Amino acid sequence: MKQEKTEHGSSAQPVVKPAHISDTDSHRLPEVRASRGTDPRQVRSAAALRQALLDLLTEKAFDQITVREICARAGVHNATFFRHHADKEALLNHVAQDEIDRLVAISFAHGYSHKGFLALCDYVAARRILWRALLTGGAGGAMREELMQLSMALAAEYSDYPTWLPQELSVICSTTLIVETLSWWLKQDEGEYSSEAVADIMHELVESAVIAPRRPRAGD
Amino acid sequence: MKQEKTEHGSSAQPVVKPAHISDTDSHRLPEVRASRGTDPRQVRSAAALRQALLDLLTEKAFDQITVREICARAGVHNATFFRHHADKEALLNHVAQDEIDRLVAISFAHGYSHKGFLALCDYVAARRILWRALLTGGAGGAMREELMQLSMALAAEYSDYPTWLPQELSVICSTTLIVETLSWWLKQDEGEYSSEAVADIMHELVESAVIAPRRPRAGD
Amino acid sequence: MKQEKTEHGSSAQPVVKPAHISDTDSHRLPEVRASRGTDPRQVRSAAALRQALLDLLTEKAFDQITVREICARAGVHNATFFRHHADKEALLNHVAQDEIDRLVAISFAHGYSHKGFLALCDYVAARRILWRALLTGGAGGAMREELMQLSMALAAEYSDYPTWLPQELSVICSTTLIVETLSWWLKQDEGEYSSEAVADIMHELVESAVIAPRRPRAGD
Amino acid sequence: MKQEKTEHGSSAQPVVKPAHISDTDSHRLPEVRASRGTDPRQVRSAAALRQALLDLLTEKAFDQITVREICARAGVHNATFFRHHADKEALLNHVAQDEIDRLVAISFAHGYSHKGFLALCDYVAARRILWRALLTGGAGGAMREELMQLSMALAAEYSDYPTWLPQELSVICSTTLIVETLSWWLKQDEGEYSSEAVADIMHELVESAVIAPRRPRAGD
DNA sequence: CTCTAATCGAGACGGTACGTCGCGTCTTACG
DNA sequence: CGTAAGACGCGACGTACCGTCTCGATTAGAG
Repeated sequence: MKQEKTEHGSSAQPVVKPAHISDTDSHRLPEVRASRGTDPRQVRSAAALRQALLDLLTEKAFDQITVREICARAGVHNATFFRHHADKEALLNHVAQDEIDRLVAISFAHGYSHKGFLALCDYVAARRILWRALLTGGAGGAMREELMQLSMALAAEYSDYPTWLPQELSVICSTTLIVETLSWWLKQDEGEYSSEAVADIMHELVESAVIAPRRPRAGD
Repeated sequence: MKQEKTEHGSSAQPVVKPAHISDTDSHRLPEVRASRGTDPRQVRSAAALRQALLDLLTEKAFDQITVREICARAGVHNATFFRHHADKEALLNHVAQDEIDRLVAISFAHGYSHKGFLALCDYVAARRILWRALLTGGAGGAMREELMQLSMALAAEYSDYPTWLPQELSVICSTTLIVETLSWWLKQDEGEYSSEAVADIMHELVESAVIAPRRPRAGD
Repeated sequence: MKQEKTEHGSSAQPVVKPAHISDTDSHRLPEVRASRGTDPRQVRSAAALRQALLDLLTEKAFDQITVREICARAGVHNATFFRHHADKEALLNHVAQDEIDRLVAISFAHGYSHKGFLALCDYVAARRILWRALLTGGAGGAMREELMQLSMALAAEYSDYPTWLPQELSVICSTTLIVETLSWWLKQDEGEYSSEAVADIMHELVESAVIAPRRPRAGD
Repeated sequence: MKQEKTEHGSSAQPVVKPAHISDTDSHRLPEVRASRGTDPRQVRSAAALRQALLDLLTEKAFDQITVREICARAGVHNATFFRHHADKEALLNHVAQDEIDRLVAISFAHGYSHKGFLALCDYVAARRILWRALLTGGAGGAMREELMQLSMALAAEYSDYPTWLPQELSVICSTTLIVETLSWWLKQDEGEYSSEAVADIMHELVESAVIAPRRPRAGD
């Protein structure tokens, strides 16, 4: 079973991959596989690959992109790619993981507060191009999956915030709202909406949708 | 450029495909492609393929599924698949399109009212297995894309409902909330939540998040 | 093993084909398979097919020709073809067999005499178009094979004519020379060479090459 | 128009093919296609394929042979075949071309002399198995075509030898006689006829059939 | 002049081979 | 060691033709 290794399937383990590699083999992923090497060539290759992927993501869907295409763009040989990453997906993860981690960290550092959302928006705004590639480019689906999983994990520890929704659904909804809002924002022209405005929107959305106590209603 | 033809890329034209029919050998899709034929064989093949896909979707991600796998499962020859559908994606569309259309129709038939959501939930509940396959199975990403696109299109005509959000974002958020809630629901054990309960949730979510006028708040 | 059923392989049984057909089946080759039917429809179809093949043979090689192509040209349905002939090859045989038989008959009716060659050339000239299609068109290889086989068979009975060559080789050479000369002739503009001239050539060729007693030579 | 690409059709361009090389994945023929690579793997694959074809040619007709069959026999992957050769035909050409070239060279090095024919026969005898496969195996038709074409080309330069036949026909006849004699010879048990004997036969055949001045005859 | 049976048109289908494409591995040689 | 270069195994793809198989709709030609 080879094929496409999609990103949103149930099989979407975030990163690692089983490794199934006899380390008797010399030219193989050198430890943590993720650019721990300090060899300048390694660094250059890794950077080139990352950038190439981001470039391409602005042009086409993630899975329309070929490993060899990335390599060509990066000016790097095919085989070299696989010395750095097990997969197209792995590269995407490497590109995205840190960003996501930091993003999530920032978001949760302040709880579901306006300050938190503002920090988040500022952070994303500062890396607008990268995030635009990641979210609105071809990797959108994968990124959402990824963010969702992390959010679920984090939320498991945070599980005591108030919500009128079933716990799990509340996480889904808030994450989804945040991500969609971000995606929407990044599709707008820059400057159209300020970080503050978007943070406001996010805050309001999450607050009113997920957290706010159910308003009594007469029906509709 | 062949490759994966993923489902969530920018290239995800909903359905049609040019059809480029040429010769006489039945070797190309028979006009409208969608079961216009009354030939019993054709009907049987088409049904078998549809069902096979749904079966497989409960087991693995959409793009881990092979055309040949579908055929094997359907007891239909490889070539026959392509006489019916141009693609794996095309088959998915055929399977999903009617459902989606009806779903959207129902949803919009009542506007964003509780009655509408209830109809929607009832409809999905009645076809729980199918929809579970579509939404929580491997085709989830594609389905969301599809639904989003249709919603956007429909919303363009409906553009006068009240929302405190930018128009476009409001559509995104409401669609997203509905779809995510549905997905979540279908992952629960059957009977865990009633259609009414879920309709309530949806209604409340959309109402409070998207439509409700911004409540004055003291801040946080 | 399906594929191409070439004509010059060891598997090139002249005509018949094993039949392997349960005659419980109604729509199947109606007896001798060869147009014994007097039904005008049948006759029309058969004629159309024959002609279509000949047409096409003037344009392309025999095995570049598709059954469905023949049918299209003949204005006859695909299935109908197979009601008449088991194969593309079978059709070719039907088209060619009578001709070949008659040709060989004529040729051998007079032995290797000038009169025999003249009769042969006259006969071919009278059916120039047909024979051009058969020999210089795409079926050339097959026809040569066919002729060779028949010649060998006939020669087995005739085995007492004088030749300085090994018996078998003499048949090969004479047949080959005749056929090649015919082919060459049919490629020339009509009227360029008369039947008599070509008969002369043939006679001379066969006579001097195959039959004539070895001349004493001084060497070369 | 795909299909069979037979070997004796009018479309039998000797070798080249446009080459339409484009991308970097070695997925297209490496320039001159003919074993220019020194990579041991490439060499091994190429050799294996050649040999596999020759093996199979002793067993069945050329166009009954499948590319995948050749690959299986050669222990080489399907795709690899096409990295080396565009076609089954291309492989055959590669196998045959050198041989033919050398053969023709030898033959013409001495003109139509006895010495020339002897050299030719010796050469073929030394490679009896290969030539048997090529001439009497399934590729016979193609080989004859090929040889005929080359002979015609060469003869165009040599056009001043004496013959009582029309120039073109003389080339056809002599080539045909030589090839048929060779084929016949290779079908005999080895040692049945010596190279000298066969060279004699050839010489005599060509001499008396094509070159010798027309003997005055009384008629028959 | 029907009525019955053969023939045909239409076209879906199973089947086999094709030639292409992208992935990930591996070998060789270089710096 | 890390790379470039690129052949290779692998396996899915989508196409092309083949010959078979319903189905009707005609259309003979025999009663």
